[in-house]
Amino acid sequence: MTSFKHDLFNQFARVGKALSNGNRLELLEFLAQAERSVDELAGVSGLSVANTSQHLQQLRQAGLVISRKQGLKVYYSLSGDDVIRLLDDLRQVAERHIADVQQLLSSVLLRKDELEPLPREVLLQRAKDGLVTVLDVRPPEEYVAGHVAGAVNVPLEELEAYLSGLDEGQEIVAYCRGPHCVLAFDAVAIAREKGLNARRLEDGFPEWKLAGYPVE
Amino acid sequence: MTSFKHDLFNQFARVGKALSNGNRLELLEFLAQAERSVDELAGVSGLSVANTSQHLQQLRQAGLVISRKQGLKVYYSLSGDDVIRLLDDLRQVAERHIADVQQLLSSVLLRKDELEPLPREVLLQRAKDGLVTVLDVRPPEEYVAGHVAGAVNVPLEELEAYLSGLDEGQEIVAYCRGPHCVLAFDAVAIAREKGLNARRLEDGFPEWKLAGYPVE
DNA sequence: ATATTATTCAATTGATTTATTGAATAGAAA
DNA sequence: TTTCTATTCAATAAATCAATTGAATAATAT
Repeated sequence: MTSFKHDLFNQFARVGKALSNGNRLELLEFLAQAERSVDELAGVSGLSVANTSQHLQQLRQAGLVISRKQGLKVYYSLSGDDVIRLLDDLRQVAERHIADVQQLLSSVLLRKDELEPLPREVLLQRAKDGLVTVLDVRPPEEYVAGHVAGAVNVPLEELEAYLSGLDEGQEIVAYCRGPHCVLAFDAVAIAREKGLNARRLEDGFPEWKLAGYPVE
Repeated sequence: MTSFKHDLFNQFARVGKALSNGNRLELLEFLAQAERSVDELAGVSGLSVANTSQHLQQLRQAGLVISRKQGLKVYYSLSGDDVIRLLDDLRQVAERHIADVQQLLSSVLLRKDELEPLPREVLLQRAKDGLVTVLDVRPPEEYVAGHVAGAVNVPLEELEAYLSGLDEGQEIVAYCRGPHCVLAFDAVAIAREKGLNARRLEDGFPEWKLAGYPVE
């Protein structure tokens, strides 16, 4: 009938199509942390450069990422914060309504961290009062591109050494790329083995930033 | 490397895949208005029953819809309000970052309604003061399943007759299924031709309900 | 029981997607 | 210029998807 409606839904479907592949979603998660070049993205995702480039172009055509050329390299980044929100809602829907996802999460993550994660607002308050050490356990490049205000960058390799220098009573909150990023789970596990009071932030840096909370 | 991350992203991609087809997005928009049976959905979407059924099953596997059987019929509905939010974000991203979408919208819709649409909060206030007549121009089945509190159901066919009974000074606000639903645009155009003070609500019933505003 | 109705299943066709490979481009350095 | 590097383009094979058709199922009515 009305071809306008038809055309419009097909346009919206382009965005859905861009989100229909796990590798592309992983690329988007990396881009939610920081702007990156094609070969960096190929490196962290484990895809070939040509393949990465093609996926990025699909993401660009769907309006999810933008690119700029600087010297030899082409740098990609998310086209806006609305993309972070979209990805977050996608995760939430999958998490709440797909049984396989619930099973996957509970078998891998909940086992590691039986404690409730810490809500953002609570962390904000406690950080204000100086009661808590906030650990960013992502790679340094991502930390440099932006992090929770006051957080210390301690990748997992350096965590044991770092923890040795802390008081026993010190409260620790760890975060990384997103709500299901395993690095933060692992960090909490390591800290608890040392007898420290450690918890995990409910989600990662992109969500923190999206909520308008203080960043550096 | 970590197959957990890989598996998880592939699960999330199932949701994206479900959103990667225009017909499925249209079905979701209908379901955001009201629960419907397979043949109703086939009727409004123009797809064959078998095809509709298959698309619905893909949506169900992706966790976007649920179904219940009553007598002969199987009724489908959205699996939660988070799906409305997801669809809204998808629309927003497409609208903001894809040039083709902007062109499509401005060539078809903005031409029809040069006035700014009315924000939800403003309508809520004016409706409280009894200053405005709110028109729901969707089909009666959708109106019956839920509508903005105080709205009158006037499908386009009955609009002219309805408007004749109104005072000239009466302010009118029309809405339908969503921010790009043409019914509301058409209703505003017809009312203005009659010399009435008519505007369009910024989006449709699902978004109104999602925002927690009063419904009936 | 038999017939009717709504929905789903199964099989088919043509179109689209993914990952791989090797070649082509475009900018920077030698 | 020539050489090198980062990225993109083009061509391919295997896998997946969309729509159609006709048959199968399950709940109701006759």
